[in-house]
Amino acid sequence: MGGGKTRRAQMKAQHHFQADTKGLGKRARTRAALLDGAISVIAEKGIADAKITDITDQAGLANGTFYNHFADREQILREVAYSVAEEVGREIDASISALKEAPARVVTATWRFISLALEEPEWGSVLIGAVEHMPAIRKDVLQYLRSDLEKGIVQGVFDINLTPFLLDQIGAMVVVSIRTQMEFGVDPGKTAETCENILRLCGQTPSAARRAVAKALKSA
Amino acid sequence: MGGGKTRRAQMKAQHHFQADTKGLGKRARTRAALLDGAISVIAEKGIADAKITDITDQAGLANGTFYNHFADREQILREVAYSVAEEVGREIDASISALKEAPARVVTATWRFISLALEEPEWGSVLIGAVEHMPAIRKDVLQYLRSDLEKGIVQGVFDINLTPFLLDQIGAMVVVSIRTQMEFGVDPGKTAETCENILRLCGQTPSAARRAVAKALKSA
DNA sequence: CTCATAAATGAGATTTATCTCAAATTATGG
DNA sequence: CCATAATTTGAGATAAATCTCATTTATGAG
Repeated sequence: MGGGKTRRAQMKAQHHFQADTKGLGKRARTRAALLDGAISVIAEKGIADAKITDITDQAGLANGTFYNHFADREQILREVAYSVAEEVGREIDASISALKEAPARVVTATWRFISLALEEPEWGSVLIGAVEHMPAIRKDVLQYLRSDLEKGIVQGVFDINLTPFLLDQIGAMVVVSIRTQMEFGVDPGKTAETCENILRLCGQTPSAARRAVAKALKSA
Repeated sequence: MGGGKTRRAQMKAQHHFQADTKGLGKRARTRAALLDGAISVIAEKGIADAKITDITDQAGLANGTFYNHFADREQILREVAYSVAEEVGREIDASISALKEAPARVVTATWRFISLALEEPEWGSVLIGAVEHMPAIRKDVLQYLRSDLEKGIVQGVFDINLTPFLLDQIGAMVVVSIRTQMEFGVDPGKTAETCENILRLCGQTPSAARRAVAKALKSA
């Protein structure tokens, strides 16, 4: 677990935006510092309690500087959330692109999503906050699931009524899983149980679900 | 829609506390008015946005009066939440006390819970707010489920690992169901789907889950 | 009816944010 | 190295909201 991959990920989380501004002008660098500050404040206090002064303090800037770069509190929170969601989406896509069977794709994607959120608490808080407070982002984040569930229907392994409602119910289970592990400690057993539960929701038997999760983990 | 049952329920919701203060003194009546005001403000704006001035306005009292009865904002929100949770618990107990089979009990209890929350939006908002912001109350509300899930294990119809984690995941699905229906309109199909999904989580096949829900509804 | 007690009142002290803006600072191109 | 533009700064205006408290009003026992 403690390989180079993890360390690289952590560094990215701590300077997610600043890392991409090596050659750019001052404006871009200050902006990136604010975005990074926002991530780390959200990680510490949650989206609802992230104050603008907290963000500028964290970035080592004056309060007024914030308003040179963002119209208001909402805007920076949205930008942070979208950016993290996109990054996570890319990482998940990469880790399932080779998989053909729907259950394996769903399990691997879910596992990766939960792991990313937990390995980098800064991302976890942002994702949870975004999914709870920003319906538009929730829809985006759940989009990755939709196509795989459809695949499962076509492959004849999922017996579901594929609606936004079902996606929301699955999303809520994933959020509970992340939040619980953030509060009480990381527990891969809970991540596995979450994956099994999703497959159960999709109509698979307990034993089929268990087998699918075990198999997906072995090939990862 | 305008049947006797609905109207009676609405009246109770609008004067949940004041109804029990016919003979009591002024102090008790003012207190009850504040609690009722709190319920209706929560219904309108959510627990997080329920301001003390909103509550006293709603109750037709002065701002300062609030502090003759409650130490702070937290206290009144807790009392309202506990009271509504207890009332709902009693109603659910009554509606499943005659049922012996675990799936029927789980489905009926869940159905009743969602229906109560939707028929009386004031209760729904309080319950959702409480379950989200008050872990202690969430535990209480989910307690009704625990014993029925245990029953299902004993009866050999549920294949689960009965932990607080599983209860939270089920609870999250119920919350999504209530919230979705509060936002987009009541839809019994969604309530039924929620019940089926809970049974699927418990290890039942899609068809068994569907049959159990249909059967529980017929006998209700 | 009278008086002592209980309760209600609402103005304002306090706190905590967001957001504005004139002045100071820093960067840039000629 | 200067002039100008871009950026940063932080004090304070503005805007809620909570909570306090001296005062007013209502209640009810004798």
